[in-house]
Amino acid sequence: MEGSYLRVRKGAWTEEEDLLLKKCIEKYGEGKWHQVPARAGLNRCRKSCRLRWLNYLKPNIKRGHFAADEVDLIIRLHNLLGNRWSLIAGRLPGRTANDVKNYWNTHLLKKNIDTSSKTSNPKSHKLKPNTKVIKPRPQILSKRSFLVNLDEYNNNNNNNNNDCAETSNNVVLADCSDNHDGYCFLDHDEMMWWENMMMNEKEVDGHQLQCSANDIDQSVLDQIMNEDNYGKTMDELFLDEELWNVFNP
DNA sequence: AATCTCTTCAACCGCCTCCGG
DNA sequence: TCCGGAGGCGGTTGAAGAGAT
Repeated sequence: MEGSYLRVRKGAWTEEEDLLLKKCIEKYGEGKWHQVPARAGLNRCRKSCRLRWLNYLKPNIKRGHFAADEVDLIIRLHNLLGNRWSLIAGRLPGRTANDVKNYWNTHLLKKNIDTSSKTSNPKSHKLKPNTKVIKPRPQILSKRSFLVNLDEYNNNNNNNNNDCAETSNNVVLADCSDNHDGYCFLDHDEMMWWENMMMNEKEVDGHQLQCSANDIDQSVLDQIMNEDNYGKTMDELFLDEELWNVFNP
């Protein structure tokens, strides 16, 4: 166990410890957490220091009740991402992953269980207990794979496309010139994740309308397929501010 | 007023991934 | 290519406070 040989302090942090940690981060900056306990003069392990800073001491951390729009966003993103608390928190300014996780576990999880056995949900807190969660993986975006996802994949399900062929285990093989062996591998989950990402629910005259990937125009696709995005992971793209604004104008 | 039960959330634990040697 | 250390994450725990009896 890390730090056990040093008998580091555990449990609640004191004001004095907070002050030492704060001064240390202000002086040396974030990162290099293994050096923080020594630099700050704290008898705490690196992980404890990091957690205390990220969840409590960091400036601009928002405390108190979650606003209705924050709750809505948490629900939507949880439907999309599952328990990817850090990613969800990344879209909620001032909220930490721990906050979001705690809020979900204490408020929304219970509500989710309750509503799954009832027919009526409050519209503003609509939960989808049966939604299949598509988790983004640290896969690199390539122009070819993205275009196959959105356009060629669906076509391929309905006819014979020379560029693509579906295998028995739901993996799409696509002609992919930037891959060393000429093929890239795209599975249904990945495709669905991108489609969910591009799915916007709009309320018009009291009706919930869904805008699918097919409705998104070329200028939006061009923005996603910006060369700057090549080589980024799905998680990085999800947290990209410009891309986020594309999906949530 | 005392005790019990429930709720909240800060903090810990263990695992995974990444990166440098 | 392998290995070890550091960073990061999600699951879980338990202390403290609030509410019920």
